[in-house]
Amino acid sequence: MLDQLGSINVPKSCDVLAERLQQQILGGTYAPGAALPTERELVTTTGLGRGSVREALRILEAQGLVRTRAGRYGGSVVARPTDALLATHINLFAKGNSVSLRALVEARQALEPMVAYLAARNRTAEDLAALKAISKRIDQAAIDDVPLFLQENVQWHSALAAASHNDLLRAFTASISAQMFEASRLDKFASPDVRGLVTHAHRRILQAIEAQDADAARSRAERDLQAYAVLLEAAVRDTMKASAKLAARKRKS
Amino acid sequence: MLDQLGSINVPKSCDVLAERLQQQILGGTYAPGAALPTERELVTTTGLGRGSVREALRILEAQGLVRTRAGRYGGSVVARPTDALLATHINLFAKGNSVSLRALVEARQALEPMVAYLAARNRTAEDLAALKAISKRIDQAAIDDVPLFLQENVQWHSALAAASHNDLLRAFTASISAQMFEASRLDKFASPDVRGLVTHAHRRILQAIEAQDADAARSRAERDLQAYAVLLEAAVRDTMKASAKLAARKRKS
DNA sequence: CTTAAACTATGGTCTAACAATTGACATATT
DNA sequence: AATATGTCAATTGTTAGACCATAGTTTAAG
Repeated sequence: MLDQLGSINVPKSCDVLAERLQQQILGGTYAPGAALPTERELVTTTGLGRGSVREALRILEAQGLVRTRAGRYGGSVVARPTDALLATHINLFAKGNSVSLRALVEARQALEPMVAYLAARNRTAEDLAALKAISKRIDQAAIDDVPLFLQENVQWHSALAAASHNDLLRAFTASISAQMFEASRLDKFASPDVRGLVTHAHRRILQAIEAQDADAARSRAERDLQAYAVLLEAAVRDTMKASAKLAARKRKS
Repeated sequence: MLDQLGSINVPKSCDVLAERLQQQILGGTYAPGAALPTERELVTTTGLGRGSVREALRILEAQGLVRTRAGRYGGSVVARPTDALLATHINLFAKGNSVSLRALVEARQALEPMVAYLAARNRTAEDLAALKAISKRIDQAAIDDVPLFLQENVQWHSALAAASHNDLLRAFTASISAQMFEASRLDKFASPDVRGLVTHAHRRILQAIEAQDADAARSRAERDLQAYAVLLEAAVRDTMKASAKLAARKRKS
């Protein structure tokens, strides 16, 4: 007979419903902002129990496709996945797979030059003004307020990504910037030298963006990140050495 | 009085539980592969109802942090978010936000040169063998089997990303390749010219990777993608023109 | 030893009920 | 008339209980 039947997988009802609703949402049956049927309507139309319907809605919520509110005139409405949500998923992937700091830096080295290139080409006057304002705050904070400096640094990179007017690159870089922010806080990697390097690089990139010189913006971002990567590697080496020394001292006592 | 009270948000119990379990998983309380408590145990320890517990588990499942199986000795075990899952989330973000094909191409232009660079630097003998095997199949398919050609092309880019030994870049490029595969199927953008260009570019990049010449691999990937982007833009222009013509004819009749 | 049947802990699903939320509307108060 | 307050109703939030389906384990049969 037909032994060509691979292992058969019975899907859960909530997964089936979630997938079908997902297709309808992406297919345009429900536009962003439109209301999905109420839970009890879905119960009657699908024949499923309310628990399964709710589990399906939790899945869609985790995917950022719906937003559910309680109360009269509440319910589930179609939403667009936000940058922040994609960032958390990228973050979970990185943490769950123990992605190294080196890998993060490499990803940033890949993305940021293109972001700078596009920002120079596509920026609006508002983008430029925002970048200048943040640069000013960074220069201030670089002098003495290291936490603020790091925080504003994330803002700068976000603003740069926004100026590129590429939604995907914007979301990617936002996630990576946030993760490197965490890492730099833990490794306290923000010496005066590094701060000086960063502010200088920002100034030069910003000039290219103001002049809408895309190639210059790209190459400056490349060089900046190359230097940054070298510095970071040195810092990590130092940290390793220090912890090794600490371990040695521990063994002695 | 204190008017400094922002809008207060009461979280759902399932969200609270999901977040706490997520922290425990990422914090190492439950290692990958370890079993979470059973649903009924979670019910007793948390004081929540089983429905809420299950909704929390569906959220964690959507995040790729757990995998749930039925049956005796079943239950939820801790998992690592897979490339495929991150790809679907990136896909949802792109589709939900109507990310343009141009933006996808730009993202690929940003990522692929770095991937090629790292692949040349970090490849193993196995990586190289896999790439060669796929290249051979692509060359075969390029002659007459366009669908297979496109499919194997995705494989090639996946293998290249794997050779880079950077998990994050691997996941990013896998997602983007898959989405461009869809797009190229719909826009039937795979003329003999393009196929020739692609196979030629693969050959040159592969040579650089074999020689472990990272800089050459990067610059060749850059040039390849630049040419590809130009061709794609021309194809899109043609499609636009064609559909405009079609619309004009429709108006006449 | 091999095979099949019974066992059992677990997730999967449904029904039912009630609580909490929230916006609209009606009413009362100034 | 304007504003505050109360009431209502539809919807999600949450729990409880029951039963089914699944899948390893264990036992019994051959």
